[in-house]
Amino acid sequence: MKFTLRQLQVFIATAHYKNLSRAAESLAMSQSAASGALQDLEQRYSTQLFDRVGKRLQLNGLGHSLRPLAESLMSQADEFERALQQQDIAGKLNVGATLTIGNYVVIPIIAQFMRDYPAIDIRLHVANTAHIAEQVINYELDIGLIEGEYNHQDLSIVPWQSDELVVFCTPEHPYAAFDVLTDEQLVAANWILRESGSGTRQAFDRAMHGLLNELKTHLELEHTEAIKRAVEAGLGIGCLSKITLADAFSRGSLVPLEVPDRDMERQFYFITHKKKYWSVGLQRWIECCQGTT
Amino acid sequence: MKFTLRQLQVFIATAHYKNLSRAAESLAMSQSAASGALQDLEQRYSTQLFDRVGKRLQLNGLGHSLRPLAESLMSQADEFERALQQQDIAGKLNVGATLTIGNYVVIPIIAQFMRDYPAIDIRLHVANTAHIAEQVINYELDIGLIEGEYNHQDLSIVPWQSDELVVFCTPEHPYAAFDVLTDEQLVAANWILRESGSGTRQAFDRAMHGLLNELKTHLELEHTEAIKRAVEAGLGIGCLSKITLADAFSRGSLVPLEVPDRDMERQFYFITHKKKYWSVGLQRWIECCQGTT
DNA sequence: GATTATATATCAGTATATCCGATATATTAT
DNA sequence: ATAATATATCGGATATACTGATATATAATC
Repeated sequence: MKFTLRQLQVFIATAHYKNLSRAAESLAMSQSAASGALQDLEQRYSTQLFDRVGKRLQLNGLGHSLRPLAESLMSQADEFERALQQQDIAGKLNVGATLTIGNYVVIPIIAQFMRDYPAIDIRLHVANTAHIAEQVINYELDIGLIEGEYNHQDLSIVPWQSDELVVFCTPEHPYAAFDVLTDEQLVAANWILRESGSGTRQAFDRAMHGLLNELKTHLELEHTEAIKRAVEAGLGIGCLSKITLADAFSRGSLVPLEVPDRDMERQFYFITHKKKYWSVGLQRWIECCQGTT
Repeated sequence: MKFTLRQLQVFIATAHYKNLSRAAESLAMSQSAASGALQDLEQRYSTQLFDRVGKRLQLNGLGHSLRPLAESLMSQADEFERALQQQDIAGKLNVGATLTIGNYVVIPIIAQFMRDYPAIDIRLHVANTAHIAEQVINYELDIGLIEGEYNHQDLSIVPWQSDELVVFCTPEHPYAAFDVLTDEQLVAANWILRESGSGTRQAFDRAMHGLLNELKTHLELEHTEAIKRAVEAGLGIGCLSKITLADAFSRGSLVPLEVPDRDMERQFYFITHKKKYWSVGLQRWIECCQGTT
């Protein structure tokens, strides 16, 4: 074994920051030490892991292929150290979730998880699907919980739970009197929707396939709560995940509308980096998610 | 990170040999260096990994729980190093197999595997099921291919392919004239069988459930070839895996006997250590096994 | 119970590795 | 051109890892 864990840390940090000085800082060591460690690693195996273009350190092909292994190795080393310190299951867990999942689905799961594993420091990052996927690919998040489809060669995508969109309006709205809505009525309505690019909107667009160009998008908002408020104010009809509407329906401030012609099903997914080591904490999180479903 | 890969190596080797001097020797270092490394690891985390009973180093509870992690870590470190050396898929693979599997099933798979991955140094160890399981648990084998059932908390057991036992005799034997054999005829026969404890015998005993005490075991032999020779010599009838008999049947020196009342099916299994890191080589081997099936 | 063989622990000395601070050098931005 | 920002390199201090010799403890043998 001609390399050290320290060299691995420097390699990982440098790959992450693409900046040796900041990598060194993050490891609480001098820039010169980091430079030395990296060169030592390369020289020992007479190879290169980074392309030095100007003053930038950019992972080259070999470096790129080694990164997943290195990350996995370090995760396990962390876990080994924690086990040595007899802290059992602990560590940090960075979870990413989209707005809808983060605000409605994940909160009770986090509550459960924190009760079961108080030693694990869990952190929730809410962002859109693309941003979460990017962070998972770059090892900045341990796991992402997303709504839309998103494919990438480095991602492992696992279906999690199914969800349903619901069209809704106020009890006073004329549509509230109908048992079901026809396509013509959908076209005639004033829609209040999530913005393009959001998972919810993506699913809505798919469900309304064929009608899309005729629909009147009266208002686009970036938050589900704002959409509910706007619909309650009588500005039009909306379409959101049923999980975000449960409260409003039971209070009676909003009512669901049946749209039998349209498939409103969609899927939530787990995404993880394919080559990431599944720490015990991560395993427990996934179990917890699946248990609460 | 307060530990080094070298310390991990010493820890693993010592756990393996239960003898510091031999561990040191296997790592090409002095006994004093090994002793120091181990103590350093323990002192850094103010804990113990071994019980020093007399001059024996015996893994204690914590050490025992840490071993799988350490082994996995080192396997990955090896793989990382190989990747650094750009040797792609390489390394050693220690495969264990029982006599029947080792002599008949595995040979063509090894041939295929060696063609596909010439860089991997594969080694086959033939032994009985219990011995193979033991070696897998102790990290001495990467994978075991066994016939019988064998359960252990540290083992992951995956069904692989099914096999069938066949009762057989010479064409001249009076039974060869019958279409099927009844239980009475089975009891009346002179049996030539593998020894008790072998996977083949275990499966035979299960198939003959209820008749076992009445059967006449004329001869017990430890090798399938010897059993075929004995049956060919007219000493009685035998029962072996059909895969070991294909040649003899096609040559006509032996003939199969139908025993419709008895379930002669059995299963071959993979066993691996549950917490072992699946190296790329090991993954390829399993793919190869499943592909050739 | 004494003796021998076998193991582990410890110590001193040495070689090696790691790190920091300072400095040289190269690149990008202004 | 100049300033700001990064990486590479060098010397020296410090820490670490190793060997060989030795002390100590245990198991085996007579």
